[in-house]
Amino acid sequence: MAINRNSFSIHNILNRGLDCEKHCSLDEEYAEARDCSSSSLPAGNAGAESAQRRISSCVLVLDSSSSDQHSCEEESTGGEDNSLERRHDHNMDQQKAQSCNFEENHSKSSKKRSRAAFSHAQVYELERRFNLQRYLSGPERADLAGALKLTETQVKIWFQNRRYKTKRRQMAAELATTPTTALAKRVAVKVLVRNDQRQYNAEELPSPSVPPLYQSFPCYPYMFCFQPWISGNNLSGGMY
DNA sequence: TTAGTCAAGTGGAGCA
DNA sequence: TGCTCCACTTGACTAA
Repeated sequence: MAINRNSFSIHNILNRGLDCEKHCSLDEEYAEARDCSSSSLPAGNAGAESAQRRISSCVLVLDSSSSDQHSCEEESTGGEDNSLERRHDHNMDQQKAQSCNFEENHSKSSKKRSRAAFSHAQVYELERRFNLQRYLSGPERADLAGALKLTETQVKIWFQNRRYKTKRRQMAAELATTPTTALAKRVAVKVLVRNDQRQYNAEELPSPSVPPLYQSFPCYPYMFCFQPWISGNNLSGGMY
């Protein structure tokens, strides 16, 4: 199967007369990333990985006269099914729908919440920018939003979500590399019985302070069901 | 059907 | 008071 290597143009996708400088360079970078999909984004960056996956698997064929025209082509590795194409169709439809009237769409009280799927080029540029700087100033955000035909809010939320995603993955990675023994806490416990002799009278023992429910089960909310303070079963003895 | 992803929603905190 | 941040959660969507 012949592989269409037409260079991709965000200018064409967005179909707007935008700042040519930015977009020309973006075109080149995007095409470059598409061709050598392994080096432009950092490893371990899942969002970048997914963006890269999309970039590497999809070649957009657009021309300014008919922005609807597009197709996805197989990479040399092959095996691309129609799902990406379908997704891209969806993306393009949403792109058209949301172009420049995001606020308007939002103000309408639609019951179904819409989730805009950003285009490959938009994600690529957002990722590229994120790799340069994790926080954007107001003017920088406005610039980027304008260049990508997104709203400032969308760019802001994207960076917010991206930072949180990075943090989550970082924490998960640390957790995976940390031995479980290192996670165990040492807790000081009063010795109640030593050599078969009680160390405290019943009166000396302070009544156990009962922490708030939420704090009692920060990790296992389903344990609320047990209600040991009511049932008086073995579980209650074990709890306090 | 289910698990994973992702844009957007929510709510509290900090700051000018 | 309004803005932005973080730390989630929600709901739409997709792939396995």
